Amino acid sequence: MTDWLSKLNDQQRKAATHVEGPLFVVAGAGTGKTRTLTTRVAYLIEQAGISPESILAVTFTNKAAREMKERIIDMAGPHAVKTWIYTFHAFGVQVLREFIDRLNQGYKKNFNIIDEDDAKAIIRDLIKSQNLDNKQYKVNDIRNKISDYKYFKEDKFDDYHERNIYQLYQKNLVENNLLDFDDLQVLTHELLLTDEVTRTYYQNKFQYILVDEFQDTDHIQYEIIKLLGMKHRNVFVVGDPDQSIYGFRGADYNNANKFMKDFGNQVVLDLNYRSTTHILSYANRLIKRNQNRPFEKDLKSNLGDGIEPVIWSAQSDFNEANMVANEIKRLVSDYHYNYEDIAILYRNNALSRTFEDTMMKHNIPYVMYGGISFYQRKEIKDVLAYIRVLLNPNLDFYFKRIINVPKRAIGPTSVQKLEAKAKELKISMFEAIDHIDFSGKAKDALHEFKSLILEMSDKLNYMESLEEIVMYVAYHSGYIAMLEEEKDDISEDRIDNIKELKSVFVQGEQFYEGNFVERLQQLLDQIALYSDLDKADDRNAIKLSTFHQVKGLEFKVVFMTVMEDEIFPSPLSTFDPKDLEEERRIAYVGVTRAKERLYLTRSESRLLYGNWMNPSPSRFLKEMRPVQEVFTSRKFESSPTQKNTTFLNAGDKVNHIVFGEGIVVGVEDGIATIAFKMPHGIKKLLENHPSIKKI
DNA sequence: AATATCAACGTTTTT
DNA sequence: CGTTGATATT
Repeated sequence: MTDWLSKLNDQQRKAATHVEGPLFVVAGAGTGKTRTLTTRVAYLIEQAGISPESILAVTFTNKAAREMKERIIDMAGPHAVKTWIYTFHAFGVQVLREFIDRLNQGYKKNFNIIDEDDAKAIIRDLIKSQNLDNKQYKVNDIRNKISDYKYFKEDKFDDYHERNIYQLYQKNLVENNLLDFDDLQVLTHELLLTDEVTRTYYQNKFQYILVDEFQDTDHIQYEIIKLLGMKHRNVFVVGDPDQSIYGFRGADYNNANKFMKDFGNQVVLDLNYRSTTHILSYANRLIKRNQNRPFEKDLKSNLGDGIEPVIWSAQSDFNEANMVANEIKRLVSDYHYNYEDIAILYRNNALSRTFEDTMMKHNIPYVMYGGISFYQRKEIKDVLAYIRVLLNPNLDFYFKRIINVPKRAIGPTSVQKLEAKAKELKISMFEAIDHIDFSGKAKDALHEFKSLILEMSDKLNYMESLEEIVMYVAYHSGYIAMLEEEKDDISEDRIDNIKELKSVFVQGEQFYEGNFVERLQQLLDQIALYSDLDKADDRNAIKLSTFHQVKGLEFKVVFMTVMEDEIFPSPLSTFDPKDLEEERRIAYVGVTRAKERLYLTRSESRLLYGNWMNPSPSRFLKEMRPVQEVFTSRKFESSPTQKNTTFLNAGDKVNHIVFGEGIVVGVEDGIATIAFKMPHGIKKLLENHPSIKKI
């Protein structure tokens, strides 16, 4: 029973056996934070006799939530399944499904959840329907402003039209009973804050609250935790402010300070079980440069000195990738490494290309993280839209998506007419089919479509298991036939994806309880929140990934590539020391992924956006290296290859009349490439243009 | 409604 | 340089 306690070190055990009162566990990279957190849940259930349903554990990813649940059940037994273990968003769904009508904002408990692509699609349609110039009114811009407004109460709308789009967007969501990802947090918070019934219910229910990856919480998530925990005050959070790399999305590592003020009590885990001393010394030296650290700590290793990390320079981006590939082959053939032990990491996805091509050429098996995720795929969203419509044909949002997929001769004009009619009679588009006042082909097609929906919907009502749904819908709607007709490689993949979706439903059958519709609804909720299919990645292949996407993972061998000042730190981050510190944390996360070998590579020239650049080495390299001089000279000298024959040089700071402050990324043939602050971004300008002043 | 052509753009993204 | 999204063309 206490077997799992004996596997912890003293620091960890102290945290895991902490029962009453708050605790902040400052857990450095590789110090066993998740193990500590799960062990504490098991301890609460097994030793302290707390009932699982009064424990809430919150994480950020579905994967983390699932793994945590499995481990807790392993340790504490099957009844631990009742523990509330959710992502912040999935927790919001639980609360809102129960109480959202108490907000009196028009939402009903059977809301559906839309993802970012859906939200953008709605905004795109609104821009079009308002006859606005899509060059001036950009979907992504407006999406961000809407989010800022909803989530941070910051009004960044430029004019009446933008504000109007926000209002129409919000109206659209409420009318269709849809929630976007922001709503799942904002409304949960609002409910807990303003509605006493909801608040007391959950405050009483959750005697113990645990939060994983606390450094990634944003202000609303913090407030949710605070509201939930203020009664019993048994709030236990685990995190590492030094690994906070999602500040750009609102994560605020200063929640650590808020927690200490509101709750107090901390313990530090700094014994690292992952990396060798040499690797940790790189990490420690680097992160020391950050001024803003709620908790200072040095990670200590018990794995010995190990192998000194290396810094390699290549002549070109192509050479850099080749160098990495050759080293990977050497590690696999001459040492004990498998491909799966190795990761190539870079700052942004655009950099993956060279590496991907090179790995292919060298016949090195690889998997790439990132790209379009499973549930974002068109065919998956289409099939899911069908299923939602079959459950409730009045969901206009999903109805519109499938009305002419596959083609049924119901073109945009007919859809518009139908939509107008529905609006006029205040009914759904589906119901409006019976009231249309136009004739001909379109009318017949619409009625035919209606019969099809009714027929399929009827069939769905007689189903007993989730297993049958996907293929029934995919075939009966004509979707598969449409794909088969296309007959190219892509459509074959799409059919495979639909089959994969079927297996998701088959798996779902084991997880969910209740009658058929209830189980189906739970599965659809889960899917709405899942970004990716987590297929077991057991292929023996190296990983290509951004730094962000490997947080929480570890590899025996890590290549941190493109360590160049024009890329990493990103030039856009060098204006604000706060942004630069976040870049440094990203690098810190990279270094601390490595268990045995760390390679830091860069190139002296690189083709970027069609221009040749001569990037200087990343300042982080100097900061990491065990050389004393680094600490005396903070300013980075410009690259020696740069001659002062031009007006501007890479690294110069400039001021532009329109774009404001910027930093020169490169100069060629009198054209300077300059990175300006958002929203201007990277511009190419004549270097001696009078609008630019060197500062 | 499918295809061609052109201009714009270009961090990171757990949900 | 490549990709993407919005137009123009049959």
